[in-house]
Amino acid sequence: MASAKVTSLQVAKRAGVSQSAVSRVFTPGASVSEKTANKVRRAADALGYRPNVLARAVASGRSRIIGLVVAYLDNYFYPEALEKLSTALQAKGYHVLIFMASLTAGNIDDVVDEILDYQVDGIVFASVAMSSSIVERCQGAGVPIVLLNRRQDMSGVSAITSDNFAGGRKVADYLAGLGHRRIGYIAGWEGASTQRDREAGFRSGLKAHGLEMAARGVGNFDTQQAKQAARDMFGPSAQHRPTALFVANDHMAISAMDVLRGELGLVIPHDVAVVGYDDVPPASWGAYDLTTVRQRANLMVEHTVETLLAEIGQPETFEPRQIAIDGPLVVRGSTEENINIQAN
Amino acid sequence: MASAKVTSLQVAKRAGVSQSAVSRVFTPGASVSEKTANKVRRAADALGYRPNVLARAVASGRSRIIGLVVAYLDNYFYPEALEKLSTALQAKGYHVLIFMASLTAGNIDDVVDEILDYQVDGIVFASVAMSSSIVERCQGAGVPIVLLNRRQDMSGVSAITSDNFAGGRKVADYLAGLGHRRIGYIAGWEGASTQRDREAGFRSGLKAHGLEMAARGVGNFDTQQAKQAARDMFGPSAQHRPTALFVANDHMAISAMDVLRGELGLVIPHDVAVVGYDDVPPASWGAYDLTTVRQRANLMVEHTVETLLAEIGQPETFEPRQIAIDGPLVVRGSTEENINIQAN
DNA sequence: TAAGTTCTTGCATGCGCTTGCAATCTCGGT
DNA sequence: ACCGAGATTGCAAGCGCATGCAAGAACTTA
Repeated sequence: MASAKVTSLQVAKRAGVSQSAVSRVFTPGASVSEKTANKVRRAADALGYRPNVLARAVASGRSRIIGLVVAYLDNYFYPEALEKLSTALQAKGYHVLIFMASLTAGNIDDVVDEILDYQVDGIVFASVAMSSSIVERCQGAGVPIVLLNRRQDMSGVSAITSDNFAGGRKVADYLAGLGHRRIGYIAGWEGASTQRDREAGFRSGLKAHGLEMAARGVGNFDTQQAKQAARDMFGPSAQHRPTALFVANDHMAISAMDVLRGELGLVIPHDVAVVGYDDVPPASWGAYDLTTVRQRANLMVEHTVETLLAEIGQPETFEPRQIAIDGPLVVRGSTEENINIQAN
Repeated sequence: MASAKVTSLQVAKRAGVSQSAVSRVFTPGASVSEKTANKVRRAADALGYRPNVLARAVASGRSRIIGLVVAYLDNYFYPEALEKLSTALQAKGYHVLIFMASLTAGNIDDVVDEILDYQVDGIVFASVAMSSSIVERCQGAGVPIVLLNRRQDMSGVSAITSDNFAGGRKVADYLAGLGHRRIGYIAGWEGASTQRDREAGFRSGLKAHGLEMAARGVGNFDTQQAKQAARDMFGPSAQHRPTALFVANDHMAISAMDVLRGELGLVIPHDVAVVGYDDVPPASWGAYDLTTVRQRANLMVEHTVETLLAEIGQPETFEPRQIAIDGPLVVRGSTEENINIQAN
């Protein structure tokens, strides 16, 4: 069996070849004969040798590490995305170094510096407010970046999102189609493109049906604020309550439902229909059974990985991509009765 | 501003000192005079120099990377733990390299090899089935490991868990105290120490009240199986339904509640009281309002970090720690009416 | 079989940084 | 003004691996 720290030199000695031969055996695409490759592999197995990824990285300039910056994990879309991202990259021989941007009270810029210190081959920003200085810094260092679930009107930056505009529109179409005329909206944080696009699509859809937003609250993607917005919109002092409510993401929608039912005694969907966005797992749980627009995490992650690796592979010819992935409206019991008959 | 790849040598030249001086300036605790430190820092700032962590790692043998192996992220306890872990380590100058063990159809052993390739300074295994070969490998490589939320009867391995035995006991005490005599249990996966300890504590608590488990189902920490277990235990063909149900974790408890209310028309807590374990965020959501035993993720993570860093710092004198952190029973509406009056 | 190709292989150097060692400095005490 | 201890600094040798280059081996082709 192996013990600590076997180097390529030791393997080389045992196999009776040069150290570079060993290196080549472990470098895909390098020129080695079957014969020496076998000798080397045998020796390597016997000694329990494995190449030191870090040494390889400093020598070659490629670390096979991808930095992931994520602001928070409490929207369950992100753990899911993280899991898929990590798995997908693992399959390609890359690994994910995590950086939380949340509690770094300071700016994200510091986090980016830390990432760059690790000589990462690329960075995925999941739902992070970018600044042009960040982009510059990364481009200066020659490190490709991809935004996940965030769009940025910025030159040369790839961004993978769901098609939030189309999604918002679908919600409007759907609710209007059900006959609702007074439809309210609880917005997310204005700084997020997801919020802006969803609302824009929603408004556009309403307009197409000759409607306008009947009420608007702001939740900033925060459950407490979403609850307050729901109280304001549907509480005793509210006039002309909407008959339907679209909330900018599922987590806020769920909070709103708790208020509507638990505090205000409204019956969903009889008194008010509720639609969310994301299709996080709890949306399908029996007690919420929330109609929502699905974000196809799988697809989004696949495109993210593919885009990033494409740029890593061909930095010169790479053209930044802005991909918006369409997701279906998933109709459940929060908007129509007797929809979800089978146990799920 | 800076451009690509500034090395310590360039900084040295500009500052008029040797390269090693530059290195020392960026090495805490090294011997440098204020004067040269200033010169160097000035030059470094001017050039936008930052030490290359990877080169530093191969030269020094310490990477400041911690590997995290996690089996799945769909129990929301883990994203929370991950977030806190990453933040805590970031504060100590370490960073987290993630490895998903789930879809690696093969054994975890392969994942461990991959981790060790990165010369990590330590590994956290979150809820992963360990094998002695893994432990040997890591110890052979001199890499400290800590188990998070998993206990292993194994020599020399530190493990941080919540006090699952005490937690299970609390549930029994509490339900018995409410007057329940017929109490059912839906178990998690037997391979997990969390499941075994919770059940053992629960049984011990029941016994102390002269009770026995009235029914037992197996959910294996899977929501579908938990639902089926609930159907079997409370469905039409069940006899002598329990009046209270303890479920090995919150996610299964929530699924069970969906079955009890949605499919079987039972009223919680009137017809049956339900208790979970973990206190994941959804447990406190209005529609579930689940009584549960809190896992103090903060504390668990703090101890994990401290233990790991202690072993990294003092490998020789380090004594493995097995820490079980007590968590409170959080009483909510799934076991008592009118408990949760205030809006939360 | 000799010349011409294409493969293999070892050598040597370098990636950017750390660190033991010895030379040099700094300063207090006298 | 002089000596010695401790602080500072540069030198040089790595850390483990990748890779350009030129020499040698193996294989074609006529």
